[in-house]
Amino acid sequence: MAKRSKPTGDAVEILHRRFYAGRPSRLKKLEEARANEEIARKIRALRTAAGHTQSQLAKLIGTTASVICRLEDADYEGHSLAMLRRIGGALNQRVEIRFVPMRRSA
Amino acid sequence: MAKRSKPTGDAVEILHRRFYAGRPSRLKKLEEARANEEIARKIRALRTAAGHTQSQLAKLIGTTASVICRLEDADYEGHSLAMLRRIGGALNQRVEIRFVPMRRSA
DNA sequence: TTGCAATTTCGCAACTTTGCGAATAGACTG
DNA sequence: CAGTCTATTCGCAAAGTTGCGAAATTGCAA
Repeated sequence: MAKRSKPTGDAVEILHRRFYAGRPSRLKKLEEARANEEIARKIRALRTAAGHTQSQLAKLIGTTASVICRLEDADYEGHSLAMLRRIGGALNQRVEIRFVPMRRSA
Repeated sequence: MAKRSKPTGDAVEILHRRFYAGRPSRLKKLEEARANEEIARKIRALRTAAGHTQSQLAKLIGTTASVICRLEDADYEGHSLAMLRRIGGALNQRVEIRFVPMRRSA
């Protein structure tokens, strides 16, 4: 999402401090939500870059458009490796998984 | 597994040619098997690097040792993003997902 | 060998993701 | 406006993953 000018940016920062700072469980949920949103975006980007509609991609991996739509929904929380691989396979992409260390403090 | 000396290496190559060359579905399964094996190894590496037993890690993520054992089994095919994230979370690692293009031909 | 902790295997219940059709909504064109 | 293509939402059944305890096995040290 785009960076905003100063006033709004500050408000966001203030809200962040108020609701998340020092609250690991909230932070964890936030991160998860971001990760899911990112996966949704990646799927859609891959599909549109390949020039397919949801129905076309669905057919390629042997399912229906509503399933693809669900996967591209930013609020969907049920992403699975199996599905990512099926999509990757149809679009000639390998799914790479990495564990990357997080800095501990904050 | 360890590299072997020439004769066996050639045999492996011959077998590869005989059973996989030009057979996409077999190749796909092979790749999947390798990917699963790799995830299993990564989980185990992460756990041992952190100095935990299977039971200890299990407790950290709220499950049992037999579940961890299953995940570290190279033949296990059911890896999920959800579980990888739980493990990563307990061991201070973020799970990164990337689609990386495959070369099409051979 | 014995003892003990760690790992592995098995079976099944509980939960989660997928399959899929039908209905709805949005965008664009003629 | 009607017609068409695309995307989205809903509900439920099918398939897949996780939970978990008990029993069997492995590995190591006394």
